[in-house]
Amino acid sequence: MVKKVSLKDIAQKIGVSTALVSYVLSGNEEKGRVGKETAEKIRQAAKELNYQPNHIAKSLKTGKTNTIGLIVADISNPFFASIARGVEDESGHFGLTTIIGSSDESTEKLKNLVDVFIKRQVDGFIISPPDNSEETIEYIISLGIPICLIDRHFNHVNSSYVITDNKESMQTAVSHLLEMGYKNLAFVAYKSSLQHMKDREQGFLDASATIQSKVYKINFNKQQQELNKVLDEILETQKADAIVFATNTLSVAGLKYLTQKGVQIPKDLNVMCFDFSEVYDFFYHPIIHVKQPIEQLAKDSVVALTQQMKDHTIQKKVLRSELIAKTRA
Amino acid sequence: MVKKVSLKDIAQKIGVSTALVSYVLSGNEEKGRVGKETAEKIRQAAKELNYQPNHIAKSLKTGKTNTIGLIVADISNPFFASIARGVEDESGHFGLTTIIGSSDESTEKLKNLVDVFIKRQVDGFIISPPDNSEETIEYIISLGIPICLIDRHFNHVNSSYVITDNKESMQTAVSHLLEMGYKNLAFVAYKSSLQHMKDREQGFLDASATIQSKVYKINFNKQQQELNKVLDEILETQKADAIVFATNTLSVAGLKYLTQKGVQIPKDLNVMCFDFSEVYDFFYHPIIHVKQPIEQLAKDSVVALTQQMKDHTIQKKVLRSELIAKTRA
DNA sequence: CTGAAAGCGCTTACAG
DNA sequence: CTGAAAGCGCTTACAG
Repeated sequence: MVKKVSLKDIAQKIGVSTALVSYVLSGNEEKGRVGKETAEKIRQAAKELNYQPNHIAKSLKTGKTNTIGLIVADISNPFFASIARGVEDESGHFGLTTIIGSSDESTEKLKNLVDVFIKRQVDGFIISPPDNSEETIEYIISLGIPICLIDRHFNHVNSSYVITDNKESMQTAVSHLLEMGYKNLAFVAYKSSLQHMKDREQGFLDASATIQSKVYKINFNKQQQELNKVLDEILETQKADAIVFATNTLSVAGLKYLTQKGVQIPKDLNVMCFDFSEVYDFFYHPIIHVKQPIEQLAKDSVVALTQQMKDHTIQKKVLRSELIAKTRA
Repeated sequence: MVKKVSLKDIAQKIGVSTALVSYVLSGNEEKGRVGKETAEKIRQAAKELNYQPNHIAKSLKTGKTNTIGLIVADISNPFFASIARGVEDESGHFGLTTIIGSSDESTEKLKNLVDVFIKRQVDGFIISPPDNSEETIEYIISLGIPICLIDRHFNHVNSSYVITDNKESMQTAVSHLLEMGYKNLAFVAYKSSLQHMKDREQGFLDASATIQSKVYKINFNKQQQELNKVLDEILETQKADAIVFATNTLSVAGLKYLTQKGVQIPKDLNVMCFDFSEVYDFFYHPIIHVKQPIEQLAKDSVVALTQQMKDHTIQKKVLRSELIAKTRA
């Protein structure tokens, strides 16, 4: 390993103190009131020696790492991958580096990741929390570490968050189905204490009050089997004329199972999905879906977090989703 | 911000030196030959005060950050998102944290990310390099920083890498098309100096030598327009009976355009794609494709890198891909 | 078995 | 305008 050049090396080379070098190179020249030519010599030497400041040392001294921890359910899921990309880009603008972890919707894993990230002294967290993780979120808050929840939140936890208008967008979407003439709806969601899930359910219930409808909730852990069972029931017992899926994972998995069973959409039954997926583009019929502004969610959560890092403001932001229900071009 | 508890705090609390505390808490108890009950008292106090070691301080002292930098083209692309997930999981087993960056296939962005990561003192890099980035890769090597390329490499750069058998798998895939009876093939790839791209092309050429065929290469930067133009040409001028796509991005974008144009697969024309995509599951006909072992690529690159971090061994590993050409169940 | 001390590479009051 | 020095929170040879 090539020896790294330090402040001291360049200080020695031109015979000044490390303090001067630090002032000049960190852009606090005025503060140190350094002479113009000295400053120039320092910059010159830094360039010659290819000086790269040691971030670690700086962090230890200042207590800031300029690093944020992002924890999502699964970084390989396109929805969260997009969020990660948005957070990465936006945080770069603030000179922040992002470290990412996947909780797999497990409170246990979340807790471990949080501990690891805290040991690494992250300046703040952006988290899409799994079910039943209030305690861990509150633990972070109790430590005084800035945090912004994204996509999901808990009503009774006082933290910053950036989410979409889950209840309203679901109402709009379901109302659209009613306008189209559907009269017997099934709603497929997860069992969850997370507010976004409750809100989507409430939106469904509100909009479908005047017609026949049924709500199915499955366990995330056994979703494949339970989803299939629920869909069979919807097809055979309830005989619904349209299914509303509450999340992107359920949407894609549900579509796949229906296709496998030979169900024709929308002839036999229509569907309403949540979140965009690239697979819709390849489906034989346009898929009605609620499109959340992922980029904006990511961007705004970084903005909210950096704001909180500065002045401890708690921001709660709700973005609007869009209903995509047009015929394919 | 709640005051963090340090080694010193717990040393003071029970009246021993920080050295002892350090030995006990970092598991080097034997090395410090610490007394059993002292050790117990220390552990007790650490728990009571909820002591979280400061990783930054440790890093400064030891020169190791236990952090690796992963740079891919685009973390929101499912292919790279899967790699990221694999790297994240595997590096966790080694106590390493991963920071991720997206180069967008730009050498300039790669260079910036590398500089940022070096300032953060990453212990090593895993990089899927963009075209013409040899210099940056060699710069990292010249600094003595361990690096493992993934998915792509340069033949004349002596670094560790983990890739798949690009030439062989392409040969196998194209041979399969010949066996199926196709006689006029088009190959769609990027203009690139990257070895994996050359290898895939060579594989195509070798296997299609006995029949009619044509190679099309497009610029990554203007891929949407150029791809469409090339596909039009293939349909109208070459009148190929099958198209071979060289990458996952080209495969999905190509399929989309063909579908849009009303081309029926495989009736009008068949396709052979590279890499799996979830969209295939929703296509009206099974898609023949080469499936790379993404999980294994990710895993092996972390193993190669950690090995190199220990003993400076350079490992070059080639994994086998699988041809998926079965009828849908 | 235990403690005092140096040092990792920075920043930043403080003193001249 | 410039330098000496303390200190961030650890680790680790060294001395007892």
